[in-house]
Amino acid sequence: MYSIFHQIKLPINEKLFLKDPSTTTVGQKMLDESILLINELGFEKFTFKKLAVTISSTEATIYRYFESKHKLLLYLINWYWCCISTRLLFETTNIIDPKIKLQKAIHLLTSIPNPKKENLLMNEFLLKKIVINEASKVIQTKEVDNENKDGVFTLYKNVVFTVANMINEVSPDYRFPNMLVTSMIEGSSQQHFFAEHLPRLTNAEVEKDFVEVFYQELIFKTIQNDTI
Amino acid sequence: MYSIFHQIKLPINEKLFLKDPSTTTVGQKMLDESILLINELGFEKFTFKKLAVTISSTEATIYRYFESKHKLLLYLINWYWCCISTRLLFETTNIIDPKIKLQKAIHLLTSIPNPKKENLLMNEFLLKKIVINEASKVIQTKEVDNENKDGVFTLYKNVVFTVANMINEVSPDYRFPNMLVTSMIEGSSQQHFFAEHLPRLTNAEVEKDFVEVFYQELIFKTIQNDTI
DNA sequence: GCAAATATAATAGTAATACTATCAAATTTG
DNA sequence: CAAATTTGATAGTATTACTATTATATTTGC
Repeated sequence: MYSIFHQIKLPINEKLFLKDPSTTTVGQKMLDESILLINELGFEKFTFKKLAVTISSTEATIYRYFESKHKLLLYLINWYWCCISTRLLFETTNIIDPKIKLQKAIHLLTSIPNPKKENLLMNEFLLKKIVINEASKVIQTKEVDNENKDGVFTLYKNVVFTVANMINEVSPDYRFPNMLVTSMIEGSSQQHFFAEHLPRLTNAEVEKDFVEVFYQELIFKTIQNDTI
Repeated sequence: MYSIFHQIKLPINEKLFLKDPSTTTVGQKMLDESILLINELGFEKFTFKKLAVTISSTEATIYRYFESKHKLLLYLINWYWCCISTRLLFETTNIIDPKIKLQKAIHLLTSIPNPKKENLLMNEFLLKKIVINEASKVIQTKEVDNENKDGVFTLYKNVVFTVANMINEVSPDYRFPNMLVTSMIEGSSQQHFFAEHLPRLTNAEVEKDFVEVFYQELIFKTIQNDTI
């Protein structure tokens, strides 16, 4: 096995690959090195040719695993949502207070993990960066409807529904739980991006974990029942 | 003049074009037809070659106006923010009540204009669709820092600051006005996209103008001063 | 431990794209 | 009306995204 990270069988949609990369050494190398390369070059300048060189393999071999670089990126994003699903389950079980449960979910989804604390989180950290910087490029396409039919967004949707249910437990009357969750998930990515590149568009100076603080406050204020 | 839409000199950043397209007939054709073509094909499949054919011109001519299709899209997005700036000013002047002012701004930024009502809004409608579907692709790139230095995002930033000030007028103590505005602007695009392609991620069944209703409620609840 | 099946590397090649260059014809401007 | 500029027509380049072929490894079944 190439690394401990690949020991768990990933429930990633089979339409995203031609041959399951998680089952072979070259495949795992492709995944690990593509994460690094996409972070380094950005998705536009990332090519299978360059990936082939860094893993000392060939374009032809990569094409036997992935139909296109578009599908590879979708695979990586699904891999990220796999990690998040698992951690969401793990970190909220046995917590009785629905408010604390929701708080933990918001923390998981809006903050950036610290890769230095635990080495196991390195890939998750790199995947989160990819989600922040590149995800919209493969979702906002003319292919989205077909890919949705193939079930490519199921993992993401399940995370949304899980957190929406948590909101429902706290405030059963709130009308837009799904919209609130997606706007938090997508918005926090955006805010992290802005904080790095267009800081005047954020209010970053206020606090360190400002994105999380912003959303913790926003969500609890929004769902509170304000009938006096 | 090609159309009434081009009679106003646009304050669009000069680094976005090699030759100002709004000053010539071919240039205006490029703008008008590129809006249609990008909506039809999506930005990935849109090419200068195809645009050249539809305006009965050549690639070379288009390249004399725009360095790349990336810059053309940035130009169009700036054009959109020009329209919004103007309307934001126009529709909120002489309104004294800061809450109503903010409501109007939220309406302008979160709802989709109806192109059937007024023909003048057709281009703005098409531009909004481009902003919804394509904007993130040209902003979330490795070029963002250089383009920001060139002032390419100034128009957008000014809209954000204007609305952030309105929030400040309603609630001077709210700590994250800029983040709230950007999360509304980017979030409403996302919600409109989801409503069309991944409807289960939204709560679209509830109301027609659900995106606007969602944000009107969210923003006023979030900025309210809840010291009892 | 060996034959059969499969995966990979090496190489070549294609169509499309994102540009650049050249120059004559058309158009605008002074 | 002459000079300057803009455009159209054409050609060409480097890169990319992907396909095809075949010899050589490597794995797997027995």
